[in-house]
Amino acid sequence: MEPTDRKWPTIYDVAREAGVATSTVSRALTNPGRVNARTRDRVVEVAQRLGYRTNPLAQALPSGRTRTVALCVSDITNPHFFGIIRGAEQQARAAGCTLILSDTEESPDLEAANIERLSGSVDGFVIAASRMSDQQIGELTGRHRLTLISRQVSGVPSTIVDHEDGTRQIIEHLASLGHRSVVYAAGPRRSWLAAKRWHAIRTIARKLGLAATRLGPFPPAVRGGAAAADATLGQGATAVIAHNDLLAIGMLRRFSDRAVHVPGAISVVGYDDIFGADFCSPPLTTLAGQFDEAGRLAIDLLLGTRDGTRPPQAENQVVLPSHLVVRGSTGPAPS
Amino acid sequence: MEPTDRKWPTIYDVAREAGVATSTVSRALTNPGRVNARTRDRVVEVAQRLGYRTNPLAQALPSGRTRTVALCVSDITNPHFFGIIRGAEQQARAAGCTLILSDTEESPDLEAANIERLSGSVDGFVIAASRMSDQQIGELTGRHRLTLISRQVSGVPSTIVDHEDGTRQIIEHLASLGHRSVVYAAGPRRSWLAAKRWHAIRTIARKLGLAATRLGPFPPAVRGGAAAADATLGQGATAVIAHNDLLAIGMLRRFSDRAVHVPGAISVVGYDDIFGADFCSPPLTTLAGQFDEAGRLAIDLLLGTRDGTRPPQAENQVVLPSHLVVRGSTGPAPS
DNA sequence: AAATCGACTGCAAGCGGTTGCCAAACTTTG
DNA sequence: CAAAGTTTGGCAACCGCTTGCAGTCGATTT
Repeated sequence: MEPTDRKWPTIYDVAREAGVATSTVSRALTNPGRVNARTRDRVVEVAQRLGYRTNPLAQALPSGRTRTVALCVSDITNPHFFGIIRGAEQQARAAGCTLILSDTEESPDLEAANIERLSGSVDGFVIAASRMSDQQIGELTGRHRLTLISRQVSGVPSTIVDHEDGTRQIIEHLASLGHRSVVYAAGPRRSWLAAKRWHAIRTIARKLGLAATRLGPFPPAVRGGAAAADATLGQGATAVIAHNDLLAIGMLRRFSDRAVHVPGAISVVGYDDIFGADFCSPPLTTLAGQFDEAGRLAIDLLLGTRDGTRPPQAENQVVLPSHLVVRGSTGPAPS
Repeated sequence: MEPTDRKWPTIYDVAREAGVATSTVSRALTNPGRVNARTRDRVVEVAQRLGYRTNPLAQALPSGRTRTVALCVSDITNPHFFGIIRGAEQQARAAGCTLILSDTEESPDLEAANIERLSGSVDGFVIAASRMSDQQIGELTGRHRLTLISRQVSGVPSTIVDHEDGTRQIIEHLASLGHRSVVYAAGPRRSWLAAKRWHAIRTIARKLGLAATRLGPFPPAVRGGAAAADATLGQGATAVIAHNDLLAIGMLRRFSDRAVHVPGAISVVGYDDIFGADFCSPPLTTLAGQFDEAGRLAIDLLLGTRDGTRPPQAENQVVLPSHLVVRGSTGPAPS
């Protein structure tokens, strides 16, 4: 006796039992204003009694609305995405939608392939930290409904945490501690964020009269930290901004292994304020943002369910505030 | 011009273009042996040229097979689940299936509601660390196909990491360091694992001649650590086994805040070896298991795609090995 | 009282595939 | 060369729900 063999009642069963046509059942359940109140009550009562559940597939087939959205993340093991995933899941559920999760493993091709594969099963895509090129994304926009997180492409809705202003906060913080130069341990070549962050760092450092050097790229993971740390030491730098917290944590470990004192000899800053940033040693100074909110908003943008309390933004490109969390990994520049 | 307005070609388009019936197209694409090779090639070529993509909804409707599975986790922000999620996602994709993610936020009711809501859209459920009662799960089994992770219920397929043997490793380790008693900082009252772990701890401790005390329950999260740490100190214990690494890390922080030296004054052990267990301070001694493998296997069990290289187990209840990772948070008992 | 108008509800045609059954075409066999 | 057996491919009936169109019937208007 297989569980799946058991047949669920359909609107035909309900219709027969209630003595009406299936169309009436359908309308009573989805479009209540369209049928007489008494009829509706009877239909609802019968449906209830029979344990009727509308079949989402059959519902989606004629209408084309699957009430399902896909969330694509570039690396599911990166804690940075937790907040995004949770926020998206919550908001999707609140909107009566189901969330499909797709791990694209840092590969633009897998990303595109997954989207292709899932189109048809979903109403749209939220793509977090896409590794695809602007052009690829542009082409996709013509065929699918999509929203970006941590990425901006002209004409595509997106939510992003304010990394420009955040970078300013980071560099002002380092400058105020007396650092005269910064190193950026860069993320993947494909990463749009890495490019933007480097650009922001260079611009703002110049404005504040600091020198800026870029090293890398390094894999944005803990294991990338050793090489990044060694390269940084090779520069004789006093402060390093890591592409993200994973890399920063990896660097902290390497510095510790090499008996380089943080922040005494070198200050380290990360981005994202991920799980663990507060209890690594020393605790990491990092740029925090509301990523769960980014996930929620991205779903809203996708579904067009954004509440009216937020001011609309140009091109639906939302920028969320960021703030620097200063912890033990940054300190005065060595003299 | 909405992206979704663009119509995808259907088998009707392909059939017309190739000069065959839709049934032939369908067979050529899904049941290649059933049509002539030449016809098949032509159909495939036309489908290719038109950019035909089979509509998964339409395909699922008659067959009832959605090629989609749901993964329910009790708390999506708990890094413990990362491995499970990633493993499940990989295996599902390998089996040509799509993964739906459902966060049940530690609530048995939300868990049941989500399952009810998703039934009809999925072929089955993988439920990780279910908070439901054995009875609830038993009832569900009658209606849905499901597989459990980190939970055993008679008659339901499951994968679990060997916590009994793992607990033995933990207690032998503590005993070998000279500890004469252990405290268990328990997880949620609803947690099946918490009950099992306590049972294992008590049994094994008795066998080795150690005293065992249970404290709690505490929320299995970092924030639960402060209360757990304080309660443990109140017991004058020299070793504490936390319900999971999150709790353990929270305890480490509290001990640090209260200037209680770990492992000098007290040793701390966790379960799961989550992200962060290796870089908290001191690094955490914890029981590691292959949770990604648990996720993969659960999907296999669910879909019936388990490869034959593994020996079948009674009732399809797979137990994966665990091993203790000794780090800095455990040391000799204070004299 | 006849004509007009709404409010309900039913009919039936899809949505895009799958599949049992059957007939035509082709092969093999005696 | 006819009979029997195999392929091959088309017809049509679903899967369960939505929705445009039209018919029914009591209520309102003139």
